[in-house]
Amino acid sequence: MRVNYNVIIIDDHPIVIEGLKRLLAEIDFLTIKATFNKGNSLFGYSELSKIDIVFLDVFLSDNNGIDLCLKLKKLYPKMIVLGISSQSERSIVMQMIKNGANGYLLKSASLIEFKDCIKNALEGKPAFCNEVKEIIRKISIDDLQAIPRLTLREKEILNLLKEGKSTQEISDELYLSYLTIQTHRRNLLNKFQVKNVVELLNFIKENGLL
Amino acid sequence: MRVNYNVIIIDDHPIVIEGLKRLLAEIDFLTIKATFNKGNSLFGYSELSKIDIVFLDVFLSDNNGIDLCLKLKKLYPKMIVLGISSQSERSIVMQMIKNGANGYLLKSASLIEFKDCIKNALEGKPAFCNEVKEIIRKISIDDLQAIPRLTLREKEILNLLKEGKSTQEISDELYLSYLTIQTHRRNLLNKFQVKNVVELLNFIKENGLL
DNA sequence: TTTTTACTACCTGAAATCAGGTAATTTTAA
DNA sequence: TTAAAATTACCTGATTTCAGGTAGTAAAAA
Repeated sequence: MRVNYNVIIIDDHPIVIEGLKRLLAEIDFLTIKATFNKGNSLFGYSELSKIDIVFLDVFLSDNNGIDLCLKLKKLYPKMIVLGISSQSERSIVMQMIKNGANGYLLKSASLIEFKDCIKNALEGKPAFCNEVKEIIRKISIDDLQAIPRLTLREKEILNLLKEGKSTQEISDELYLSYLTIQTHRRNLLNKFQVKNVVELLNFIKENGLL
Repeated sequence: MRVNYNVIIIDDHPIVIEGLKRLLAEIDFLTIKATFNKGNSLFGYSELSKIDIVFLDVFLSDNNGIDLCLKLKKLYPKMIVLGISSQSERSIVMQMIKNGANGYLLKSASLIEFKDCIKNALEGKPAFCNEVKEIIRKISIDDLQAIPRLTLREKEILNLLKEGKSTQEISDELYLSYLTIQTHRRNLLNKFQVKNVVELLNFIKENGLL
């Protein structure tokens, strides 16, 4: 086993970061190099290449943990990424696994589970808390199939649709043609195979996209 | 100021309890007497009468923090109860205040906000993090123009609209005329002065109706 | 008992969304 | 340097929603 592991934590709840710090302080060959409240601030971090383990909250205000996981794994395939969230949406867990996450922990997991998972992760084993293990067991192969990904513009438009904005309002706000927004709306509905905006927003929410 | 304050924490996320412990450890006249993962386990706790401050998660698996707050305040009116949650549902904040909570903190609040709130609470002042303060401000504005209430049928239809159902689907499901559902939809939009279903659902959600 | 409200239902017309197609330009990835 | 993906934009037409009105019946409140 290595002498020392460098850790970073990304979570938009400062109090959760504190909790993890306290927990990780008990393990003496771990060093917390940095913590982040926002996903995007990660890419301004120069020491990223030296990091061995990432605790990554899946629901972030600015960026979603699922995309972030994929990016990190592409940049540094050996990096251990552990997903964290308070809810246990099936598809989110599966997407994280698909994107290369080494483990997934729920905030409702006991401290013992947390410690076990961290131990497993360090040994290169998959690290899932009990409730997540149960979720994985129930999943069929189909679930790994294609949840479409959102483009930047689509995310932008979705955020406005979420507020109840109309096509006209969105086109005014983004300085784009009314017809362009229509196209984006249609693409979104097509992409997710839904018939209207409410269904679209429900799907987005359930799958933690955006 | 008193020499020592006894604290308990109730939260179903062990990692959050750890975080609070770490935070409170910095304040030397606070003693954490106990922590609980479930709301109900509180009533088997014999030292409850000696507790000065309670950190109370509002979303608990077995019992909701809103009712718990009321019970605690009835038993021990001088007890300082601080609500904690990760989401900021307007109506929940309002209900907590109504039930006597001395403050409300979001898990997304910064550590500085946490510390300030704890300090305020100890001095007997109200203790709200910034985001919650904003919510409270909006509530007092909205309270001026009374929030319309929903009829049974409207609630039924809203639940279907929430699922993304169309007028046709709703009329099929409720065995009512297409035109009747149209009328209900129109009444709902009129009632809440919104322009489309997404805005309607947002309003309903923000105000904890339904 | 009268009045109000809730619920049902229809008509009309305007506005917005949804659905299909095409297509040029820019950006990104292989 | 291609190829693919993303972004922008237009056209047409069907469908749905939104907005105004009216109106009968049943239930609840004054």
